[in-house]
Amino acid sequence: MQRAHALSLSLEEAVVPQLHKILRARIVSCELAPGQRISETEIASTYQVSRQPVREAFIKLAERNLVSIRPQRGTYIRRISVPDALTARFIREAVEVDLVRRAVARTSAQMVATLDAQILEQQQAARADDPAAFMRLDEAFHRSLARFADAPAVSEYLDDLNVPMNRVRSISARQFSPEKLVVQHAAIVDRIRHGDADGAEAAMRAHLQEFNKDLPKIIAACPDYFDGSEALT
Amino acid sequence: MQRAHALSLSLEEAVVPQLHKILRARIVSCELAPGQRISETEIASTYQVSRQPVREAFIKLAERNLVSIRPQRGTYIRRISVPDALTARFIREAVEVDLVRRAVARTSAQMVATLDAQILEQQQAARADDPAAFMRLDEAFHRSLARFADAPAVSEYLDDLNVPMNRVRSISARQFSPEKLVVQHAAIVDRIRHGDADGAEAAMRAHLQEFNKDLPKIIAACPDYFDGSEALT
DNA sequence: TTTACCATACTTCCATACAAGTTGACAAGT
DNA sequence: ACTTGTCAACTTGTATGGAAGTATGGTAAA
Repeated sequence: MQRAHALSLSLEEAVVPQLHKILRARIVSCELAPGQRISETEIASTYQVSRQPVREAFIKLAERNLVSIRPQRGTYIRRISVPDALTARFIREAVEVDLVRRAVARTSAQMVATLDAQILEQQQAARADDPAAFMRLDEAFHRSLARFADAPAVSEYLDDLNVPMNRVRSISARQFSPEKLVVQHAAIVDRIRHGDADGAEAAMRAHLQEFNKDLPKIIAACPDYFDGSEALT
Repeated sequence: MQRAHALSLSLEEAVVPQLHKILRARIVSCELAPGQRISETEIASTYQVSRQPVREAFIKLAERNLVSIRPQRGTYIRRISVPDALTARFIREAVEVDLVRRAVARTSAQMVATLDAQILEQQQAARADDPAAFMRLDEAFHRSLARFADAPAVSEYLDDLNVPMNRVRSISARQFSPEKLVVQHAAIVDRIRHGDADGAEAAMRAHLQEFNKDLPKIIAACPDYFDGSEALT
């Protein structure tokens, strides 16, 4: 082993998981641009490791459709598949509607108080214009809903599902104000507070369908980051 | 390259995808038993390839939670995680309920006729006691619903999700008669026929909740195939 | 008989070498 | 100007050797 001055890679732990995590983050945040080519040797020399662990990290990324390995040609950051993003949103809507209805059925003062507090934090992050913090809070909010619906493990599945949506949102983070999303979250909590399951469902659907409205604008802004955008007809 | 008499491996195509597919099928069908240990060298010699492609196939399987790679210890076929199976079922219920309501909203004579025909096929497979054929038809049925709900891509996501459930079902295939499932499918189609969205939702939920009733029996029959079965409390 | 220890035979992880295919530049011929 | 062939510099795929850690079984001591 001769990784002299590795770039933020621990020599203690296994290399592959570290690389996987780093590259995944760089892809989701679009620091590595969709369509961009990356090669095993290039990444290997960047992090001062051999090709093999890089290759294995690539395989894991390919398994989740984040890169496309084309033998003898190269490895490319996958463009965001519009059909995939739409499908993910669809599934997420179905699941989150079920979750929020279950939350209403289990409503409690403590639940409402927790959610109210989260809304407050979101308002602050939105006013402070801190998109990264807001994204974290947004995820925490939906995770809380799953917990209050007595199905906490569901949010982990949703995390996987959200990858294509999150890629879109990292692009749009500075194009759209999160204020609107906070209002929508507040509307959902309000319906929960009143024990109004149908209203909560409607608010949740409206919230998630916002994505469909924003997506065309983002595609128009940077069309070469996307694939299959004709599916928007 | 010196794979002398490879075991059903083409020398033309890349080895890794072939191995991945073969091993995946052997795991889902429980031919490779949960908990069983497999090693790179063992599989490599079986298929007359070197260790590296086997290792890379293992990585892909590990990414989908089908095997567990424990460094310096060995690689094991993952036991079926009961919490994961329950979560998958939960999500599937939420999504399929949404799908069936959408199907009702789009109901047509042609749709009902197609579904009726599928029910008939299922009855025949059930009477013929052909579990493999029945599983195919069952999947086709749910895929048709997605198509009629105008969201065909959703069923591909569900396929991934269904892996843990399908592993359970390969075990139980000969323990439970599929007749009951056909009746439930027929009930769903019947509600669609009458344009009864609430009834269709109820029938679908009842159908999928059947899994929760069967699961404890299957766990009791072969407990060492499962993990986290205390989550059933 | 039981327990502690140690050698040995495993396992996966990583580095390296080579094989095989793709791409692009560039020169020769039409 | 255009086509075509060749070659060099890439790419990923596979094979193999060694490093580091773990399980196992035997042996010796209590």
